[in-house]
Amino acid sequence: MVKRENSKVTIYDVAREAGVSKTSVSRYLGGRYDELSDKTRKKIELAINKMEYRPSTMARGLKSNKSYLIGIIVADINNPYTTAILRGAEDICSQNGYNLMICNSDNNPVKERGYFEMLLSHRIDGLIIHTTGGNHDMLKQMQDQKTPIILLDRKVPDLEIDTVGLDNFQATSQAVNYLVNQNYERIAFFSEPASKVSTRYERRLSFQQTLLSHGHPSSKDVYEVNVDDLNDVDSKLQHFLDDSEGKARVILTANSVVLLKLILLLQEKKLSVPKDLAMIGFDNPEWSTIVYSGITTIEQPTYQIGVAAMEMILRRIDGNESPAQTMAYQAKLNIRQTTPYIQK
Amino acid sequence: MVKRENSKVTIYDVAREAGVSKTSVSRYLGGRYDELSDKTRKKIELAINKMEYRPSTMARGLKSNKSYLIGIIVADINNPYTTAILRGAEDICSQNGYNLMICNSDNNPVKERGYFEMLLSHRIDGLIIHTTGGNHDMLKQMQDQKTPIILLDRKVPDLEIDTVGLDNFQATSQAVNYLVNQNYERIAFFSEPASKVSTRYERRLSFQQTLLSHGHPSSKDVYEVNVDDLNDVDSKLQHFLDDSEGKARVILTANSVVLLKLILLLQEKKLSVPKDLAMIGFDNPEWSTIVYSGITTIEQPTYQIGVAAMEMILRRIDGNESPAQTMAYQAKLNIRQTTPYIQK
DNA sequence: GCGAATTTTGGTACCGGTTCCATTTTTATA
DNA sequence: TATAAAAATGGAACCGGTACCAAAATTCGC
Repeated sequence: MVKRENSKVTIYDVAREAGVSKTSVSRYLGGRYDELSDKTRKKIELAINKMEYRPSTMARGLKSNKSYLIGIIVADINNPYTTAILRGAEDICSQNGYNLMICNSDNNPVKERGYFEMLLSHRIDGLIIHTTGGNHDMLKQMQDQKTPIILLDRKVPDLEIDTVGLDNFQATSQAVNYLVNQNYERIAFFSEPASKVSTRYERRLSFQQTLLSHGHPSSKDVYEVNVDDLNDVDSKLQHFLDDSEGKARVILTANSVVLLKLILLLQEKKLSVPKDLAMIGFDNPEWSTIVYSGITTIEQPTYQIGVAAMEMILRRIDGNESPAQTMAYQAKLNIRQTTPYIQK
Repeated sequence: MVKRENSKVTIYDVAREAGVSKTSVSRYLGGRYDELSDKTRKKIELAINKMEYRPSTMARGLKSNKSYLIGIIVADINNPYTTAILRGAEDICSQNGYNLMICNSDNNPVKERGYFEMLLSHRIDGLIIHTTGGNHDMLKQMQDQKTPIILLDRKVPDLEIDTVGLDNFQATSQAVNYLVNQNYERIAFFSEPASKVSTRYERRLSFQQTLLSHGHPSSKDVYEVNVDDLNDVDSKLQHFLDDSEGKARVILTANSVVLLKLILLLQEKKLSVPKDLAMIGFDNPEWSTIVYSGITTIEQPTYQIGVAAMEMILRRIDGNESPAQTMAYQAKLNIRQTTPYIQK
């Protein structure tokens, strides 16, 4: 471990160069120009530019008890949903002088816990989290420390926390109503296991309720699949295919990851969409426009959700103490080629 | 701006609770147990657990001049290439007690510059950058401050910096050789504007050189398109289509973004792939397996590249001062359905 | 031109850790 | 048991900023 020479300029160096005290430099940095004579201000400005000085966020944060860091833990950075959210969040974040620490839990509560610890150590000013649902105690701990938290997409029980996400009931029932009107006789819902993920649970529940309200027979056609095990997905898919043989049928997927796996399997089985089976999916990945000449999707305003989450946490950091609120965005149904109208 | 009560536990609180000095607690935190009696160690351990104490990375870094932060500036977080790299980098990063600050420049030098400033302020211990090529001076400045830098994928001229990426010459010539052997008469290369991006330039150059070495007539079939302007892409595509009418032809795209746009246009034009036109593309997005029953791709070991970049920067942070080196990974050609053999 | 009010400036403590060094306590040796 | 060596411990300075308060310099009114 070689000792690395430290060539970084400090506030003291600048003060010396400008021939003033470091208090004055600090005033300059804080933009408190009314406490500075023009002459002093110019001298400092010159010194800073000459020395390419940049104040250390660490040192600054120590005294002021702020890190200017906002943490975001996402469940799956490979998911286009996630990256769209990140863009929205980041734009607002840097516009306001904060910086984003992005963490990817991979839907793994153990990894998530590690990031919690880490972000706590960094004394982040706020946390946005797309939670696995497995670290309830950590959320509580962070809340006890008065660090604002925003839940993204997935709710947690028992804690009063702001939530930003999709209106899953509206989104799902809109889609199901559409499918019923298109005269599908069998409508299946394929999702990853709901376990502790509220979104999946809400979508499934709404799926069943909407079908029941129509007196439709499919409210039992619900499948939970493990997307990391293609055999599992295959057997569930085959079950539905056998069970609905000869009927006008459609699969609704709870996210684009499930959609992708199902399409992969359908192609292996040489089944054609929408002839043998219709498809519709939550999320609107870029490829949904080019597969099967366009897949019908339920699109979330992802960028806007990221923006809203960040705006909300900034308000909290700024001292807003109103009761926890929930923002539910409306989905947009993109009707494309994979859900044609069925003649009775 | 409401004053937020600070309920965070400090080293002093722990020391008081344990009835020892904060020096001893610091020894405990640093794992220097041989300087501590068993009794003291136990008392501290107890106090830390009881109070849920977490040392502040900021405070720690101030004295030790380390932030335990590694910055990574990526050009496009929506690109699957990017997220795969991020996963590799992150895994190694957190295994080594460092944390990653992910920044998305959106291929915009102005945004990139802002992130440079920010990361410099945070006193990051190292930087991995997929650069737009527009902030040469900032790279220089960071280098002057002895902050290790690794270039990802894209090189910059005149600076001695470690580089990790694909062997673009091997990758491109492998693909071109394959296409020539498949008997394509016209082979077009579609890329975003090379400008300051070395990767694009190298792929184009290698494309032309390989064709010339075969005496193939297509070395002029090079198109630069602006992917944010679909009309531009359309006109270039149409030009190639008209120009190669009736010939066995194929398009090689320099990345998956270009590939996606072209497919979109081909579907609008009702052209079928590979019958009317064959396709092959750099990168291997998840959807490449399901479009046209599988698109032939040139796959990079993305995860491995992310791992290698992070490992290299950790070595640099650790004091390795050997001359700047370049790591070029081999690509893998995934032969699928969109590049059939052409009978002469 | 002088005292008071105002503006400008700098000294110093502090934030939460680490590190150096001196002091105290324990252990080993004679 | 006394003494030296080793182990354990704590006090204080320091890292690079900010903030409070007192001192110095300037401006103002008469």
